[in-house]
Amino acid sequence: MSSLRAILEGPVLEAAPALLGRRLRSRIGGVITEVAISEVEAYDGANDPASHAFRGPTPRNLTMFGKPGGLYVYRSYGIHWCMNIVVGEEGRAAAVLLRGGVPTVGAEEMVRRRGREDHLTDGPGNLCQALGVTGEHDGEQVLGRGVISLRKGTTPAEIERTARIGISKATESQWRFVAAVAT
DNA sequence: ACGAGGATGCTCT
DNA sequence: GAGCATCCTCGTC
Repeated sequence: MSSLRAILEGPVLEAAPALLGRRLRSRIGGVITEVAISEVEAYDGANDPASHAFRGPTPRNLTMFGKPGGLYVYRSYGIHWCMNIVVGEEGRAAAVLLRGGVPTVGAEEMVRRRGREDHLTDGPGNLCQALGVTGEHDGEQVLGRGVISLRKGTTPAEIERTARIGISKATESQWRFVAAVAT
């Protein structure tokens, strides 16, 4: 079993499925919430027309060009926040979009933040809201014990691979990975 | 269960 | 000015 750091330093198509089952924890305002990651997508920088980094660095996507383990948070449709974990060598701008999880710690707080009791952490926007992740966390480092931290978990038995959701370019690439994960 | 449509504001052309 | 890596509500089946 590779270390989290080794996974994040490797190829994005290997890192994405390897993140399934691992935990993502936030500690915001002293409150801890955590999920087991169940749904991700790979984006491969300049090699991927669907990536925000396809046309090179801009103020928005700058975090993607940094070190692996960086948290790239962007605003989606003017309303929601979505987060990625930067993967691969610095400057490549590959990243894994976190699209869903299963609550493991702090479900009550997630209910409060979401304003409802169901669909707490399914979908990238909902996941960020449940964990309290916003644009101010863009650039945080998830390797280590910061505000947002990636942790070990249980490797899922089976992983489903499909096309990515909600994109109009590179729709043929099967770069979405989904699994039933243990809590 | 599933699909259509609107909200909403930033980013880049 | 167009186009979003989305989500919710309400309609229909």
